[in-house]
Amino acid sequence: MSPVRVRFAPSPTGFFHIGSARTALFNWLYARHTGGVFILRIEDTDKERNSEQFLTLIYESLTWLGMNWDEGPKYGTSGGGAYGPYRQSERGEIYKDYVAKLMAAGRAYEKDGAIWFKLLGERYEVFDEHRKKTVTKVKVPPVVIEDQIRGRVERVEDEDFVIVRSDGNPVFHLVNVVDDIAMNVTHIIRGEDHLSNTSKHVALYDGFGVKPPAFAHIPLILKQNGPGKMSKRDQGALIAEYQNRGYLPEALVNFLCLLGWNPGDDREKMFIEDIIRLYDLPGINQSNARFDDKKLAHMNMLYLLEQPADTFVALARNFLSKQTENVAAQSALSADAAYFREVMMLAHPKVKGVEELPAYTGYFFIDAFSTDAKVRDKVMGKGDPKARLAELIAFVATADFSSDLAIEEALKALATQRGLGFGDYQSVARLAVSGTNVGPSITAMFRVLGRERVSQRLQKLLAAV
RNA sequence: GCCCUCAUCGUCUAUCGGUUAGGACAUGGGAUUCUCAAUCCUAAAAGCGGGGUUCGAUUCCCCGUGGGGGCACCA
Repeated sequence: MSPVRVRFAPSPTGFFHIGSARTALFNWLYARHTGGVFILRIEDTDKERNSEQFLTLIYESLTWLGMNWDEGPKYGTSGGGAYGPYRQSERGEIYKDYVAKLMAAGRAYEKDGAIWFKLLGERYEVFDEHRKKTVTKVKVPPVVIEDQIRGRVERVEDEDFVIVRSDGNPVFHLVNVVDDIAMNVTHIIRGEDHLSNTSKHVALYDGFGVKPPAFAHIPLILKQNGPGKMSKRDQGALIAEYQNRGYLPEALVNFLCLLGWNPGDDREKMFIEDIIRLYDLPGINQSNARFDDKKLAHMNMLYLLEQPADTFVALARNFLSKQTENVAAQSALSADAAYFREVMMLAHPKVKGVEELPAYTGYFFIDAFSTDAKVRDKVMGKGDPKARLAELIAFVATADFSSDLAIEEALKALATQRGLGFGDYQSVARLAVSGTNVGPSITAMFRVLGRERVSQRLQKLLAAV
């Protein structure tokens, strides 16, 4: 049994998206599971639509997600290999050689300036109603595809097809097959959208006299809203977007694994080592999966929650540093490091993602924070907020701010003394210092903000009513 | 239109002929709590329809329906 060699073969014609990432992942997992080789091949034969920017994005995204490639273009520690070059734009001579082989074998011919692949069999003409033209068909037996996921699939490929365009550029089907042969690819794991193309590919393998590799067509990811498969234009489709939003790559990878694969039991959040160990082609589903951003967000929260404090602080700082338009975020970055850390520690167990941080912690870093009008009306319209504020101001002036517990006990004592509940002070104090009704515990907020700031904010609110 | 493919809660899925059809996200309720989350408990929620095969079908087969994909000198 020769070692497994799989490849991910994207085209740099657009932003790297969820669907591509999952295809890459399923290949990468299979290589890692079998101890095989993961190849990155760049299919950049479409000169019109390619761009270096999108190419770089492929490298960056794969690297960010932790999918290192053993062979392919050099990038960081990934790449290299003896089957290069790994960009199709640099493999022109190889394609010429293979086309020459086909010509020599009588399996290709020239027509209208293009080169066509020749199917073997009796020829006849028929009018194609759909395409509104007469086409030449060939009587051939069905092509049989033994798919690792779908089982046996038969398809009739009964028309010659172009393999080199009249402008001299080889088409996808040709280069794809040639490269897979030349690179010794053993398993082709790709989206189900290629299943219909596979009969062409098998015909080409036959033309080259090469036994086709194993095929595994994975289900597609459907867009969350509306019909059809997910494309790079859809909401939430771009990998770079999750990176910018501060998602954890491990969470995204874990989520992506579960879209079309599962370990066979109820486990969902799993270490990548366990996924690699349990992952296999027969475990992949046959039906398409709909993307669910809520579930992704939940997965991200699970991962975020277990990050060590230092890591969370670093993640927070990294995310905030990219929010150049956000005043609170910028102010947070220039704040005292110890203070910054304390604030982030309060936020860590409460947020689903670091992207919530600017809104969740803004008032810790700027005094001109906005106040939620609805919350203000509700809080200020209940009981006697003016009296509570005055009492809080007096309380803050002398209270022991050394610990959350000290503040809590003192505040509770004050409430008891006035015959009121903790909540009567909590809501109005929260409004004064944060402008909202959500956030960390009021005692922790007091302690971290400090006596001065708390006092100022309480007085400001009192003056405003 | 032709070809291929798929089909379990709203969504992701478990079940490899016999289960009270399980879990997760989302949703409702409750507990906890200084708010909000988190957490725990709980509720509601599914085998597309019709034929077979079988003692017995969600599971196997066929038809239909519905979804998805493909039918280029794009990849």
